[in-house]
Amino acid sequence: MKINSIRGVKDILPGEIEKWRWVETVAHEIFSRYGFKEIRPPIFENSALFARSIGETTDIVEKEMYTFTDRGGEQITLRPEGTASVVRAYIEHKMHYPPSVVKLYYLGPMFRYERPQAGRFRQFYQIGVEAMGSANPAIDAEAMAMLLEFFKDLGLSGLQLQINSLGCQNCRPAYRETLKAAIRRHLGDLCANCNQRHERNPLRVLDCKVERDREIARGLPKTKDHLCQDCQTHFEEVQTLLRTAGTEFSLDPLLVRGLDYYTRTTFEVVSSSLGAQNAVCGGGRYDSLVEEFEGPQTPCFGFALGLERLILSLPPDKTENIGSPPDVYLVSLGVETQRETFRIAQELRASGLFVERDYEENPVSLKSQMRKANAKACRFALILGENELKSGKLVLKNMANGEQTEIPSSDLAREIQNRLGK
RNA sequence: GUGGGCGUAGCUCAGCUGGUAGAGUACUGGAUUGUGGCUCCAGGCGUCGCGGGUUCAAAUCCCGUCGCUCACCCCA
Repeated sequence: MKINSIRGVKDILPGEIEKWRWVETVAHEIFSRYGFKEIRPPIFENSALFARSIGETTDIVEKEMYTFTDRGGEQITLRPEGTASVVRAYIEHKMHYPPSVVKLYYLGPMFRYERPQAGRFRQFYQIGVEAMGSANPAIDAEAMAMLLEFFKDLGLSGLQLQINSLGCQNCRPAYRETLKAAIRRHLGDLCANCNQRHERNPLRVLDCKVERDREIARGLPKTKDHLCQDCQTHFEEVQTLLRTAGTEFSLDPLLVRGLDYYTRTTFEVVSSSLGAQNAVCGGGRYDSLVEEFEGPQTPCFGFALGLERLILSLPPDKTENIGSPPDVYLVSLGVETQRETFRIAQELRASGLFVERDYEENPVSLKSQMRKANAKACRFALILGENELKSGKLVLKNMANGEQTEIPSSDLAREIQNRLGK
C-alpha cells in the first residue's frame, strides 16, 4: 500500500532545510537583540479562541479552519495563525504583571484549509512577533524597522513595505457607516462577493481584487480621511519614526487585511519575486483584543511572516554552500577490513571529526569510493585496505592537492586534526 | 468551490498524424591490477498515474478517475 502526503503539505528535505535553519538563526539573533523572547504555544486550541479573535465573518473562520471534536467532546482547531494563542497565553499567565511591555516571538506551523498554489500551503510556517502593552507609535515603527533589518540581513531585495491606518473603536464605527452608505450607491456595479460582504464587513470591499471593483474602491471614502485626532496623530508619528529609522515605505489606503482584530496601523510587505501570493509579511496593531478576552486594557502590535514565501524569494547566491562538507571519507577495501573501518570511524568521530564512509556490504571499487569522497567535497580520504590492515598504517590523501601520507592507526585522530588546523 | 496546464527511468525531459519506449544526468564496471575531479567505452533501470473503451495493434485516440501544478477567492 502506497501512502502519499496530504494535499497542500510538504516534506522539507535535506538540501532545503539548511536554508530554513539559517533563516531561523538570523531571526533569533535579530529579534533577541530587540528584546523579544521566544514563546511556544500549542498548535491547537479551543475553536472559540480563533473564531472570536480573527472574526466570525472572515474567510479563515468561515471556511479555512481545520476543526474537529476530540474524544472528550471539545471543539478543537489547528491554529490558522499565532496571535490568538499568544494573547491567550499572555492573559492566562498574567504577563501584564509587573506592568511593562512584553515582547514575544514564535515560530511554527499554521494550518488553513485552502487550495494550494505557489507560496500557499495547508500547513505553512510563520515567524510571528508580538509587542504587548504599549500604544506608543515607537513600538510600531521599531517592529517594522526590525523586520526590514531582518530582510536586509537575509539579502532579500524587491520588497515593499505598505502601511495604512484603520482607526480605532472611536472612529471606525462612524467611518464604517460612511463607507457602507457610499458602497450602497455602487452596488449594481460591484461584484457578487462585494454585494454580499458590504453589510457584514464593508472594509473588505476596499481590497477586492476585481478590476472594476478596484476602480470603484479608489473613489470610496478612505480610512485615513476619517481618523479621529488621536489616530491621526499616532499614524503620522509612526511615519515620522519610520523615516527617522531610514525605513522606506509607501501608503496604501486600500490596505485593509482580512482579520478583524486590527486597529490603527496595518501593514504588509510584498515581494516582487513571488507569484500571485506575494505577501511575505503582514501585521499591525490590535489594541482591543486582549480586553475582548477579559484581560486588562493592553494595546499591542504584531506581525507574522510566511517562511515558505520568504525562502522562495531568497537570492540564490545566499543559499549556496550552506552547511559544511565531511572532514574525512573513510575508504575501505575488502570484507576483512570492515570491523576495523567501523572502529576507526567511531574513534575519529569521538575526537570531533566529521567522518563519512561507504556502507556497501560487499565493498565497491576504490575508484567508486574516491568518487564519492570527491562528490561530497571531503577534505581528506582515508584509505584502509588489506595492506594497511597488515601494516597498521593508513593512507591519508589530501583531496585538494592529491598529497598522500602514511599514518599509523594510533595517531589518526591527532594527525588529521593537525592537518585541518583544529 | 471554479478554471487552465501537466502526469513517460532516481532527477530533467523527448516520443509527429496509433506499430507496445528514448536522451541527458545520476548510478555501477572498465580504459588506469588499490586512487577522485577531465575524457572515452560498456551496463542495468520503466505497472508510459490508474481504470475502461476503440483497434489486428494505444505512451499516442476517446471516456472516466486520481494526483500534481498554476490561477480565481483570500491570505503568510
